[in-house]
Amino acid sequence: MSVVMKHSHTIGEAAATTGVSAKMIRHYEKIRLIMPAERTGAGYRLYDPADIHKLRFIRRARNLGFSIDEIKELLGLWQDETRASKDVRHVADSHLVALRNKAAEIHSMIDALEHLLEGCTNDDRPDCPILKGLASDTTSARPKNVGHKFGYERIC
Amino acid sequence: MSVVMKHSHTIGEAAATTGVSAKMIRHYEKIRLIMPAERTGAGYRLYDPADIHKLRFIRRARNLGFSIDEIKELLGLWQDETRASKDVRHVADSHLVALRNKAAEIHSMIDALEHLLEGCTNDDRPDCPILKGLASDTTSARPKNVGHKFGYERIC
DNA sequence: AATAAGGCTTCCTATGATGGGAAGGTCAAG
DNA sequence: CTTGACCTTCCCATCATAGGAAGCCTTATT
Repeated sequence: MSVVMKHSHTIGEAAATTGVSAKMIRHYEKIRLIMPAERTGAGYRLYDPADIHKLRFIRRARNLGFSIDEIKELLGLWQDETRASKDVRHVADSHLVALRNKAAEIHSMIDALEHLLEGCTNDDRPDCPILKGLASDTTSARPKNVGHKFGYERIC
Repeated sequence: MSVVMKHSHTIGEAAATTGVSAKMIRHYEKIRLIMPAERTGAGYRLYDPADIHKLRFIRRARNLGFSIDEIKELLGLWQDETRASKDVRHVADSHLVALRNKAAEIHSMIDALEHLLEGCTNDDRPDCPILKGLASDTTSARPKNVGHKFGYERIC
């Protein structure tokens, strides 16, 4: 292994540096998320730095829960040579909205966890502020915690 | 503490207010991601505000690409009655790290898209200069990660 | 009382994303 | 030339999600 020949990587190297498994890279090619890779004479796939970048982008997007179709569209922003700027802007804008929503949800989860760590970890608190903060319901009623196996009724 | 519930919802209402389909709610119960819901005398499932909150949390987490197992652990932070604070903190901390990484990746993608909108869209020119400009990465030094570790992750 | 709407269960199917493994070809180093 | 690491294709398994059908029961409205 070690240093790569000039500008192209084997599928294994690409997998190692992008975090996308070789299996998935082939899969992405088959479902046409990415274009068929170049091949060596023997049929080995070759990936240049642009491919590597795209794979990293894909991995990040998958990691954030974007579907393949969404990623296809995101990649299309860069790849589609026939798309006019206005279209690009429109599509990108809607994806930016989606991304910002995800960011908001993440921060909401982070807040919830931090809140848990601040306010709920000291043993004798039967009452969880997160419930009140995040659920928009009008009640703080709690279910009876009798019966069931693991006391799952308590959220906090 | 005020007990006595009866701000309970049917599965359909729970689905409507949480964005998790009734089908999935039953599924989550079956795979024990959530504990069996209370039932009316007739067998209808009932969901109180704490349940609703959990379902929203689940939907958010799924939406962000967390696996069921991860969500199980996250929910466990609130559900575990025996929580020894140290364990809770440890687990929560590691999840906070994961969440902050996701947040960073999201902001990286947002940056990439905004960069695309700034730099690539002001005419009908169909090719993207930056896509070409990246003909050298992976090994060569990228512009210092101004900001944070994901700052360089641009396709375009 | 009748009806519509919705809930209950079980079962069957499908699709998408991922990964495991088999059977075999390629390549470089010993 | 052999070996071991890597590649190829192809098939199969799993998990999360979704849809649907059948058959029965409950609740709300008319």
